[in-house]
Amino acid sequence: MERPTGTAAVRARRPPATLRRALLDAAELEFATHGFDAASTRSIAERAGAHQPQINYHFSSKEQLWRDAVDRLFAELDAALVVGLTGAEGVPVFAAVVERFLRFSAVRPALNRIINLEATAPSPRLDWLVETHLAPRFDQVAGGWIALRMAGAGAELTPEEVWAIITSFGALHFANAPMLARLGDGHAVTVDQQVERTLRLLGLPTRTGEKFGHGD
Amino acid sequence: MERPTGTAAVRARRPPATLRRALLDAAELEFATHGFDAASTRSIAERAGAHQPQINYHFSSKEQLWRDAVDRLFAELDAALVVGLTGAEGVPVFAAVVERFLRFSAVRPALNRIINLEATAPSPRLDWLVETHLAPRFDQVAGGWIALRMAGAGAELTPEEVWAIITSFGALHFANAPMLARLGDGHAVTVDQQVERTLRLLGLPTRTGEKFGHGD
DNA sequence: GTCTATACCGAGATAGAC
DNA sequence: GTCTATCTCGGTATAGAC
Repeated sequence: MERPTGTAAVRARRPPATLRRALLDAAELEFATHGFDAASTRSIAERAGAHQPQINYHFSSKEQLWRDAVDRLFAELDAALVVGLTGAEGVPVFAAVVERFLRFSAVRPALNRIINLEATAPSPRLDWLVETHLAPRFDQVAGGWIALRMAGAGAELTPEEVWAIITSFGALHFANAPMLARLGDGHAVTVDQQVERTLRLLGLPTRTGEKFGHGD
Repeated sequence: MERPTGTAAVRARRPPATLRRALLDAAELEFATHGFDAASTRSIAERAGAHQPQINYHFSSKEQLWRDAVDRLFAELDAALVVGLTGAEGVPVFAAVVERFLRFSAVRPALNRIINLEATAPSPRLDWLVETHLAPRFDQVAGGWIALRMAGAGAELTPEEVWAIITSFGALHFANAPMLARLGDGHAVTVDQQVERTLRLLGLPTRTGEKFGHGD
């Protein structure tokens, strides 16, 4: 059989769940580089090897596609953060979570790009983003930091300052890579360096008694 | 004369230079909240009390309008930075420049918003922005910081880290105000607090022997 | 310089054959 | 489920009267 015959064989080229994933991949990239309004469903579909109306078939609307892409990003972030940390607490865990977040941000810059592209203008999307994803995570970080401070660790920073250092200073470095690359070679640092910088600003130990290391 | 008569009088309602300024004001706001592509010249003209084709008359294109708005923002930033600092040098001057930049960013959040909305995607606009405005200013900051460090002042930070702290940590706070407001009241800090935070991260004295204070 | 009218294009969503 | 064709809307830019 040189090639399968009939329409069923053609359809079988791509299992049903795969197009949905390919569309989410493409949407993540387009939304992260151009923002919601400037991204076009035509480009997204084309990038996924599909036609534009298929987006409205697999997702109800452009807005829904955006939300599904964001949901998937945060789900994968959570998966990356939680591995092997169940039950553990204290300074090394906090530092490990920060490090993992930065490593995830380096590999998937779309996360922080999408957040930042929505951050300047009030919109239903921003409301949803903060309520659904950002606020709960800030509460977790704040709680962890307060506990850590009560144990005498960390620099003299408020939870809001810690949040700003992790997200704006730490992770935004990867989101803004296109701009920083044009600013000069000095801005191109490794992920390890960026982790070290961020933990240093937080007053947390870097690589001392690292129990929750990464895979490199 | 209760009111002037004739079309000349109607035209005189608005001196020629004023519409240009109104269009730049509106453009600054729209570009800063929605980004270049998502902003519409119709909304900009409407906000300025004009009609859409007048933009193409006073500026050659949407792109030129954007560049003129950005140029004006940086010109006004420079004016705000330079007052009373001619010839002076050293730590207090560096700290004063940082403080003035943050105060300007609080009053004109459009500056950092526009920069950040362009930072994620390669584009001719990003190239122009970095070459024309960002790179020269980074060089100035880097030079000032190196001199400051050689004099034994400041925290142990590279020029790139200093740039990131000032722009991403310090100024982005005001650019991302819509998001932070939704994240909780704790993120709403005064400009003075934000100045203090940023200078503290840089290891610079805050308000000690302040020779180049602001008007408050 | 400013207006109305419009050309031209690309957007998201939908209809209906297959 | 996927395709083509198309609807409707909004975008920037331009033409030409005043």
